[in-house]
Amino acid sequence: MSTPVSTSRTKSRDGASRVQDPEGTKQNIIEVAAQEFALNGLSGARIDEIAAKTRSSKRMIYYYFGSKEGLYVSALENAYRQVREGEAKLDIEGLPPLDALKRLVEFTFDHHHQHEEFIRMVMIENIHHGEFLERSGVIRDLNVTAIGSIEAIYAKGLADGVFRAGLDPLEIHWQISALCFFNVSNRATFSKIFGKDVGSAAYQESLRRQTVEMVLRFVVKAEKLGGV
Amino acid sequence: MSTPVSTSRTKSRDGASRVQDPEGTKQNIIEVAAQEFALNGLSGARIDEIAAKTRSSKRMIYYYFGSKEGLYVSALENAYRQVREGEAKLDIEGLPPLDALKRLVEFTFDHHHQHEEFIRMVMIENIHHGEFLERSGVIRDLNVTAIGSIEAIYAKGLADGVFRAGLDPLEIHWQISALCFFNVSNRATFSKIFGKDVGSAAYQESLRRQTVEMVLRFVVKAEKLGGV
DNA sequence: CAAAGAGTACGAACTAGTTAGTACATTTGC
DNA sequence: GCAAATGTACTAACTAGTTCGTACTCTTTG
Repeated sequence: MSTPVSTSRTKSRDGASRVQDPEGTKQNIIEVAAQEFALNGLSGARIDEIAAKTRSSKRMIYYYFGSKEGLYVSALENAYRQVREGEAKLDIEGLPPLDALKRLVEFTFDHHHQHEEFIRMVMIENIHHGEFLERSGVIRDLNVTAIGSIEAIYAKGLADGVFRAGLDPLEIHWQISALCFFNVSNRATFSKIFGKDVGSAAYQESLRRQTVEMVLRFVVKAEKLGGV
Repeated sequence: MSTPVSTSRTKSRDGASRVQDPEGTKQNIIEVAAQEFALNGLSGARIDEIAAKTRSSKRMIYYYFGSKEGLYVSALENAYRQVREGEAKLDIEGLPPLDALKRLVEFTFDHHHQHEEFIRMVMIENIHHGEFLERSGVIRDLNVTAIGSIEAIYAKGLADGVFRAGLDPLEIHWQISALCFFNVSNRATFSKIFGKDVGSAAYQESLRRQTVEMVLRFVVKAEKLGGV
C-alpha cells in the first residue's frame, strides 16, 4: 500500500528483465481477491477495493478474469489447490493404523486451524449452495485424494483387528471434518455466546486433544484403547 | 407468495378489526428479512427486495428498524429467540443420564436439521466475526440455558458412575454442536465434492445414528456401553 | 539487421444501472 | 385534534463493467 513498486520489473525464465509479468499479475490479483472474498463474501467484496490492493488495476481484473464471479471462482480454485497441496505433505505410510488415524486427525485439526482464509471461502461457498464449486471443475480432482487416506487406514485397521467393523470411511471423514471445520468456522459466535475465547492457545490445545480422542474412541475397538 | 392478502386486516387481541397493525407489520418484516438475509447474506440481501416481499413497504422498514443493519440485527435476534424457544421443548428430566444424553444429541441433530435458516444466519454472522451478535444483547440470555442441560446430565452421569471423569461440559456441547451444525452448514460443498447427496433421508438417518454413537462413546465409560 | 506488423499487457477515465436511505404528504385510530 | 403509521417519489452515492488509447514483446520481412 505504502510501498509503490517503482517498476514491476521481474525476471522471466530466460533471464530477460521485463516490465510486463502476466503470471505474476494474475497471481497477485488472485491472492488479494481471495483475502477480500474470504473477509467480505462474494457480494460484500468490492472490485475497486480489490483492484486498489493489487499491484495491478481493475482493468486487469476484467482482462484476466472477465467478471467478478470469474474472479471469485479463480480465487476459490486457488484456495482449494493450495490446501490440497498442503494435505499432500501428510505422511502416514507405514504407520500402524491407530497412530495413522491419530496423526490424520491432528493434521486435519492443525491444517484447518492454519488456513482460516480457506475455511471462510468454504463457508461463503456453502452460503451460495456450492454453485460456483459446481461450475468450476477443480472438484473432480479433490474427491479421490481427500477420502483416500482414511479408506486405506480404515482397511488396515480392520485387517489388524484394532478398528471395529461396519463403519463408512466417508462418514469418518465427515466427522473429522465437522469437528475441525467447526472449530474455525464458528469460533466467533461460540466465543461470544459463552464468553470464553475458544481460540486461545490453551483452549485450542484442549480441543485438539479431545477431538483426537473422540475420533479414536469412535473407530477403535474398546479393548484396544490403551493410552489414547 | 401466490396468496395475496386482499387486505392486511388482522385481529388484535381485543378483537377489533384494524388496518394498522404495528406488531404484525414488524413481525412480517422480520420474517421476510430473515429469509432474505439467510439466503443472501447481509450485503447480498436487498432492502428493496425485502420490502417487495413484505406486506408493508421500504418506508416501514426504516421507520421501525432504522437501517439495514438494524433490520439484520432484529432478524438475527428473532432467529435466536425462536430457536431457544424450540430448545425449551426438550424434556429429559428424570431420564437416566445415558438416555438423556442420547436424547439431547438426537434432539440437537434434528433441531439443527429443521432450522436451516437459523444455521445460515449463524454462518453469516460468523463471516462477520459475530460483531452484530456482540452489539445485540440477546446473547446474555442464551449462554445459561444452552449449556445448562449438558452440565446437569454430565454431573448426574458422573455420580451414577456411567460417564468418565475429567470432561468439560462446554467441550461436550462444542462437539455436539460441531457435528450437528456442520451437517447443515456444509452439506452443499460436501455433497458436491463427494458426488453424494448427503442430505438424502437415508444418509441423514445414518449420520444421525453415528453422531449419537460418537458422542456416547466419548462420554460414557467403555464398559457401560451396552446396546448403544 | 532494422523496420514494420501483430498480438498481448496495461492504465485512466467514463457509464449505466443499482441501492441504501430520505423528504414530504397523507391516512388511521383514539 | 393529534400522534402514530404509512405511501410516493426522490437522491446521492456507489459499483460492476466498459471504452479508448498506449506501451511492451516477439515475429516477420526486405
